[in-house]
Amino acid sequence: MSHVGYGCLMALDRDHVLRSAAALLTRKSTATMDEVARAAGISRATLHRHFAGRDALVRALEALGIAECEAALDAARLDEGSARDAVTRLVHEIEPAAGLLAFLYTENQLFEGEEQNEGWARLDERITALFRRGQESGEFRIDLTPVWLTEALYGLFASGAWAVLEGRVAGKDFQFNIVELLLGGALRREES
Amino acid sequence: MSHVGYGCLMALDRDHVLRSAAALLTRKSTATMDEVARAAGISRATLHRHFAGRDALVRALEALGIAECEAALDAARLDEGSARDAVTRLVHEIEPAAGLLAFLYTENQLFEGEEQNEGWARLDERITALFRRGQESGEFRIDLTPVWLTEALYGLFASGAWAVLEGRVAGKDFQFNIVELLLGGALRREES
DNA sequence: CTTGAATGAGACATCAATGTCTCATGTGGG
DNA sequence: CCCACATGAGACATTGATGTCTCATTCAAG
Repeated sequence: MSHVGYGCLMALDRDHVLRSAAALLTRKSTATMDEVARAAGISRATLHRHFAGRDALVRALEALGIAECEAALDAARLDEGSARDAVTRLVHEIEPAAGLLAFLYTENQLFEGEEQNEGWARLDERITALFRRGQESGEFRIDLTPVWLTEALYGLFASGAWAVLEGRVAGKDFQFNIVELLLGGALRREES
Repeated sequence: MSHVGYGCLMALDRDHVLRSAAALLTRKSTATMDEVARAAGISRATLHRHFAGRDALVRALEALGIAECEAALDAARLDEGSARDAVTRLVHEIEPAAGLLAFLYTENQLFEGEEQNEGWARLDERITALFRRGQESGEFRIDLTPVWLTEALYGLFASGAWAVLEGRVAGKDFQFNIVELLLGGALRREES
């Protein structure tokens, strides 16, 4: 009775499949189930044994993306230290998931139905709270709303991930580029 | 013989169809040809008389987006005055096309084949040159590459357009939000 | 009125992706 | 060795979108 239900390898495989699918769909969001299976090194039949269908796969990717984001927010300790440093830690922690985030960000199919994962709202709330904290502490300007700053951060994640993917910018500059642009902007500082 | 080939109304209709399709596909990028036709107030048969197929429609949208962007760049007179003001004019001029741009930005199908419209390279070059000019004039910081600033601007266009579409930010703040974040960043200025 | 063009509605075949099924294979544990 | 299970390969039907066709209708110009 050591093999009740799913064996111990399936859990590992499932995660591997999920990450392969994330990597592939980030580059080609219209990839076939067959292509996803090949990218993971398994057959289409096995892929269907893990995920009932394409919809289930996308939902699982959504859950993975949300989970990784929440883990990143936890690791970044958003309510410690200056808001500026917290944003820096946030971008650093979330970088490994940026590609997956960019894919999910463009799957507007996920947000049009009645059934949308409440995880996004939780993430939005936490990030928005960080920007609000920065405004209240006097670090951030108050003429840009926390909601917009959050949306802008998502957009910069997506463009940053794609720019790295296409080789337009170096991967090692990902965090620096996003943090510096989001916080400091393109203008030269007059102060030293 | 006044009606040789296509009548005079088809040109107007074609443009109207194109803009309806842009508006719809911005919200739902997987919309059916039938949905696109309904959104334009015409039948699927007529839609096919304008555009041979979905691929042709997307290509036409791509051409429209590029044309509108180039017109916006012309109108913004990127090489006049300060680079900062030029960026402001650029965002202002490109705002009406932001939704279409956001849609095309996520159609990675357009960029994976050998045949990619060279219009994008022209646009990239002109915007990149603007940021480079700002750096050389001392207005912009030099530790963020012009290429990244261009990519970031695209990302901010997309997130700005979607945020307005979903009602998360007010449409009247579109230009202000993007320009202020891109140029000034989220940090409060010490100077002044 | 007459005519030609554009259109809308719908029928139809096609095609690609999907979902489901069976069966042979291999593999690891008992 | 034997067996249970996961897998790969492939066949098959289904589904939804697509592309093409016909035909009746409308509409405007002559």
